[in-house]
Amino acid sequence: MLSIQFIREHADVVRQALAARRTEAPLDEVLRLDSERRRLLQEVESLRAEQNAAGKRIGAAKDSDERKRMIAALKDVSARIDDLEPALKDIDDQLQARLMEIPNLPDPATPEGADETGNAIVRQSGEPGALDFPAKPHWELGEALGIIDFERGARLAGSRFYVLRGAGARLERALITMMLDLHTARHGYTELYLPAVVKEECMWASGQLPKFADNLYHDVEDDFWLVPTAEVPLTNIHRDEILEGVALPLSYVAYTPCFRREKMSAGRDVRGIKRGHQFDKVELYKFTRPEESEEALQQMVGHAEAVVRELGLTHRVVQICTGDLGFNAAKTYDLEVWSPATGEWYEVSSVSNCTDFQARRANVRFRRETGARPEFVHTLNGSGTALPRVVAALLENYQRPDGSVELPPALIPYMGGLALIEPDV
RNA sequence: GGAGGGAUCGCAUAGUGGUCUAGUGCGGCCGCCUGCUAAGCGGUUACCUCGGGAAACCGGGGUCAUGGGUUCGAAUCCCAUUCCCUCCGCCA
Repeated sequence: MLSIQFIREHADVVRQALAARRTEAPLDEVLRLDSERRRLLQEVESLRAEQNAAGKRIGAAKDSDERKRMIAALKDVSARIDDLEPALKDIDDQLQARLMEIPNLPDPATPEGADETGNAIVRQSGEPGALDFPAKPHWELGEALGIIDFERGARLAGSRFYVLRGAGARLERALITMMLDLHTARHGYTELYLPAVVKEECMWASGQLPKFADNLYHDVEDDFWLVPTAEVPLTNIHRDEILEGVALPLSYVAYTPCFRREKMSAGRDVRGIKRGHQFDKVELYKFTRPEESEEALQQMVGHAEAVVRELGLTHRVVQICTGDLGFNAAKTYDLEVWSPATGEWYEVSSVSNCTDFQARRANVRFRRETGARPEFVHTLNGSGTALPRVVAALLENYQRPDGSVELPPALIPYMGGLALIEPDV
């Protein structure tokens, strides 16, 4: 969420930034509610000051007649407070609700654009090309090899679910372990094991609610919300804390399953494992000082790239434009890998600097030094990486004419020495 | 699932309706003293918000897990919720 003080003092800047996002935000209503709130607040607070001062005199008074007279006189003040308070609370609730609907402001370096066609290719490694023979898509390869079973996935949980079997299941596990090892050993992240369900307030703090309620699975009975990404629990892990400046930056990596209803994407990417209701992801997350977040963002993109480089996949980094930016982000880079079978770039990671937007919602602050005023940290998140599209890209890029699939050297130790996936007879 | 106990200023505790502007100890910070120590002495010690001010700061309001209620007035009384602990039951 944005600071109300900032909106109040820089309404034009905010208006312009939100226009760049192609977002309708209730800015005028926020400004109106804010001034109304402050007017009411001052009235209520001066009444309370009166009440407090008189209450103190009553406490000190001994004579009971005098006392009774003072109490009677104060009832009028109390009544007026009782009258105004509900109105103040109502205005305040409305203001908070509107503020929670306003997205983050784009970083000035974010390119201007209306939609994904405005995104900018930052760099590319390898050339997107075809194989020497007709390439099969991963869903055909996976089924033929007996490592991806869509039919039984649907039997268990419906469409957009699948079962991994044998080397396929092992590949999933190998990738998770390889990524966690890479980020902990080489990039300095601390590994966390997290709950895959969270309370509603976590969804608000990380910016999933109220905008993306449609995309979330929610258990009504216990009010559990299934995480659509580990970003949610990670954002909340230091909620309401004041961190020590010397402890920053904090770098976390966590593997979790992710659950998404994909209501908005009905009919899109229905074949294969590109878009499922449940998928695995290794998530990178940082809490930094404000002045360090840009550098951290660049590093994190590099950390995600290291994964696909290890796997030998042709990839590119794309900077997201203002119109395509996510709700929480000020600046985002996507990492995409090439699929020779479908002629598409698969998005396997999205790395964002959320500046103080989530920190304000989750109330995560830090002190530069003892005695200093707390300031909001900056938060950054990035996939490092999402699994299914990496699996798809591996199968499609390393397939051989006979339908078997080679494994890149970096994965072989994690596959128990297996270097080639062949049909399981 | 059942029974009970608890949540107070970094930590530990005191506080059962008005002098609580929440006390004390420890820790932290600042200073002083001492040519002996992890010694002694004094001071200080949170956060949010509104208003004023260029600022240092000043004034108001709020926060004793959270949200309601009773009352002129709530850390204190009542209700609900959350979390923690103990015991019983069940169980990977």
